[in-house]
Amino acid sequence: MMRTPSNDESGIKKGPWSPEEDKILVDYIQKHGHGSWRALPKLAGLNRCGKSCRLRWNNYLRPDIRRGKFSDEEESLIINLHSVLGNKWAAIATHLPGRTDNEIKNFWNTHLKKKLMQMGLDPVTHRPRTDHLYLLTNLQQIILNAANIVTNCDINNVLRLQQYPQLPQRLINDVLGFNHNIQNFYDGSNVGFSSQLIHPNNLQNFQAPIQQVLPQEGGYFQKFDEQIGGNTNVSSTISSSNSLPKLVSVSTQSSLSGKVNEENIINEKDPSYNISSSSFEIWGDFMNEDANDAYWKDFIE
DNA sequence: AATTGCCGCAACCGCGTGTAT
DNA sequence: AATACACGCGGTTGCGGCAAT
Repeated sequence: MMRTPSNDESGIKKGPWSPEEDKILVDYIQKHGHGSWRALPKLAGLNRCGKSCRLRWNNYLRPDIRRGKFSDEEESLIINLHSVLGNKWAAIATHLPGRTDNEIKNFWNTHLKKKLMQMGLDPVTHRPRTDHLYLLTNLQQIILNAANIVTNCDINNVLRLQQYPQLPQRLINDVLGFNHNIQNFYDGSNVGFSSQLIHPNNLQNFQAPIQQVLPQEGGYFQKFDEQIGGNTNVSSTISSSNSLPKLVSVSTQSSLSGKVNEENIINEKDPSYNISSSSFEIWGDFMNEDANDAYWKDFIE
C-alpha cells in the first residue's frame, strides 16, 4: 500500500509519509497556511518537494476530509455524475463534500468500473456493451433467450429479461422487435425509472393465457436465473450494493392473461402497464437514456 | 507453513492551463 | 508576445495486505 521510501539524486525524499512528517506539515499549515507550495517544505523544515506536500495535504491531511466506505448514495451519485462528466474526477469531487478526486478515482477504478462491466455495461459510455468479445461470450445465451421468448410469446418473460441490466438489452429488444422505452425520473430525493414495452406485432402474440406460458419449476428461466446469479423471486426491493438487482415486480402484467383485445396491447399511454420503481433505484439508473443525462446536467449546473 | 498472485490505494509523474514578468 | 513559474488534474505505478494454492 505504501511506497518504499526513496531519495532522488537531489536528496529530496519520496514515497510514503511518516507520522513525523505529517505532524510537521499539519502544524506548519495550521500556523501559517500553505502559502507557496514550492516554498513550503523549506520553511516548514521538510525534506520534500512542494508538490508532494500539496498532495499529502489535499488528499490526506486536510481536516475536512471524510474517509471511509462510500455510501450507496455517494456511489450512485458518482456513477450518474460520471455518466455525464466522464473522468473529470475533480468536477465529480465537488459534488461529494469531504471526498477527494483521488479517492473517487480509486473507488471508480477498483469497484465501480468492474461493477458496471459485470453488468454488461460499458464503463465509459454507461450503455450496454456491444463489443465483440462480450457478445461472443454470451451469444448462445442471447439466442436461447430470444428463442424462448419468441416461442412462448410471454410478455412476462420479456419483462423479466428487461430487468437483467447485464444483458445486452438493446440487442434482445432489436431481435424481438420490441421498442423499449425507459424514462428516468427524479422526485426530489430519489432517482428512479419507469419502463414500458410496446409490442409491434399483431394481437395474436398475446392470445395465449399467461398461465400457460409461465416458467415451470426447474424450467428454463430458473436455470437462466441461476446462471446469471439472479433471483427467481420477483421483488421490488433493491438489493445491497454488492449483489445484482432483484427483479422489479411485474404483477401489473398479470392482467394480460385472457382474451385478446385492445387492452392487451402494451400501450405507452396506459399507466397500468408501467413498470416503475423508486426508493433510490441505483441499478435502474444504469439503464440510462438521454433523458437521464439531461437531469444530471441540470443537477451539475 | 510457505509461496504465489491479485487487489486496493497512496503517491508519483507528465501534461495542460493560468498568471506574472 | 514570449518565457518562466506554480498549480491542478488525470493517468499510472508499485508495494503491502490478503486470499488462494
